[in-house]
Amino acid sequence: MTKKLEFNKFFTYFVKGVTKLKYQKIPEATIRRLSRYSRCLEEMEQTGEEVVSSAQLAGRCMVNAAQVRKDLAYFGEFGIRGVGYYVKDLHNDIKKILGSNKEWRMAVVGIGNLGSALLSYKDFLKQNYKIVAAFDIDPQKVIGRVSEKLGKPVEVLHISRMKEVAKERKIEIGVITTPPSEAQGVTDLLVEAEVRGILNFAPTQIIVPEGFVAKDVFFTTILDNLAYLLSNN
Amino acid sequence: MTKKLEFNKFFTYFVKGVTKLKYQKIPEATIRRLSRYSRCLEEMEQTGEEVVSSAQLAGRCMVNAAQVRKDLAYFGEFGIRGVGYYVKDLHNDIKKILGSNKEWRMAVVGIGNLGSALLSYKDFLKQNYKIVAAFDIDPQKVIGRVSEKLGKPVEVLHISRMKEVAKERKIEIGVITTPPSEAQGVTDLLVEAEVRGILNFAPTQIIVPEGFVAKDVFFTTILDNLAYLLSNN
DNA sequence: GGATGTGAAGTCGTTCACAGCT
DNA sequence: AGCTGTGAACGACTTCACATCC
Repeated sequence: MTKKLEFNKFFTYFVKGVTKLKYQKIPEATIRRLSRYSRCLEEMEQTGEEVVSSAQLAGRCMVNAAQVRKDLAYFGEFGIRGVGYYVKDLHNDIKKILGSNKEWRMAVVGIGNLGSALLSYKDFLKQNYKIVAAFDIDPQKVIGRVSEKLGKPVEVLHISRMKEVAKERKIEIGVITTPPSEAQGVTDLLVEAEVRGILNFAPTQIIVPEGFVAKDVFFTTILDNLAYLLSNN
Repeated sequence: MTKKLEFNKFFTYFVKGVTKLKYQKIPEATIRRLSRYSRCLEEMEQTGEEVVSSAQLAGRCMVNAAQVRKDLAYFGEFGIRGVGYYVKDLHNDIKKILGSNKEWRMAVVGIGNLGSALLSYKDFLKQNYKIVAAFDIDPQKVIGRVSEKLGKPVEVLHISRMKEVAKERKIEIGVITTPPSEAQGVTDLLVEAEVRGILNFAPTQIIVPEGFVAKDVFFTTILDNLAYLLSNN
């Protein structure tokens, strides 16, 4: 239903057989909300709800109803006036928009506490995000503590094998859980291996070339944020 | 140094021994950047840099120089015209603003994979965030896997002891790492125990009363975001 | 009738540009 | 002379309000 082409500023795509044109950049906040809508719709699907209005969905996600409609409007028309949205269809459409309808294959680099945590934490991830490789500078040192927890253990490989293995296992997302001093080096390796998406847990700014995408998760930043709010409210 | 003014919402502030008044709401993005500045300043302090201009700091944090000055301006005047900022002083001032100059005592609730990961992950946290308690519904089941990794193990307690222990250990931040179905229940327990800050890893919306603060960390949302960017660039 | 889709208005955050100190 | 601090311009995102269509 929704077939998309495209890039940066201009952007064409299909919805229900109609080609639409947008020259609009989509706010990142919109994408985050889409993810939230997706989660809500999943719950609704499970409880058997078939139709939902923007107001209902908005209430559940704690946002404004117009916001829901605007967010969706960036990508096409998904509702029926006077009725609402079909839960199942909307859910599918949103998954297509986000690209979360496909399986994403990930590698974790840096198997210290956090890295091994993520390996064993995989039940927290949605089904479509799979960890299929683990790298470290010293694979020997860490094998014990990783494999103990996993039903199907992921073998820890030396980072020198990154490029080869990335290709072989079709890795698209690299997760950096090394100390900050190593983060840029690992990034460069991932870039060389053409792993286009990077999720960076190391508390330092990393730089990626055009065409690659990096997202940071800085626990410290989040905690500082909490600390600020607690200190000032 | 000196102070001024005005608008929106009240709040008082204390820097360099001077009480400041602001009636302005501070953007959350500003707080996040402050945290980033803080990290950079820490590095500079270590490498012995003494003075920094807004342009230099901005370059390092990849933001606009005017942005740096504006962010700081919400809280006072910290620089010297024609010179710049003293690294050490600015760092201290920012830590005071964020409230990250004090020690924050945290409890982790839900000692599954992620929870136990956080317990052992503590070296990733900055020094001033300390995990001083761990709770679960079934403390027996998890003792083994937690204590093995810790030099000084944190004993896992039954959640029924939350209120008592929170008071005793002066816990100010609760970290929720339970399955989503339990998240609101745990939140209510934390609220009852007067733990005012909540960091929620369970992928579901939780509701806290006035006066409490909750921040979400949804891995799925972040990954969906990456997936979107990878699919559309 | 009722809910969507959307221009227009409003709000919030960022960047510019320069006055004001040092 | 140089860099901060800040009003004003700008741009981005959100909300309103209503025309549109089922």
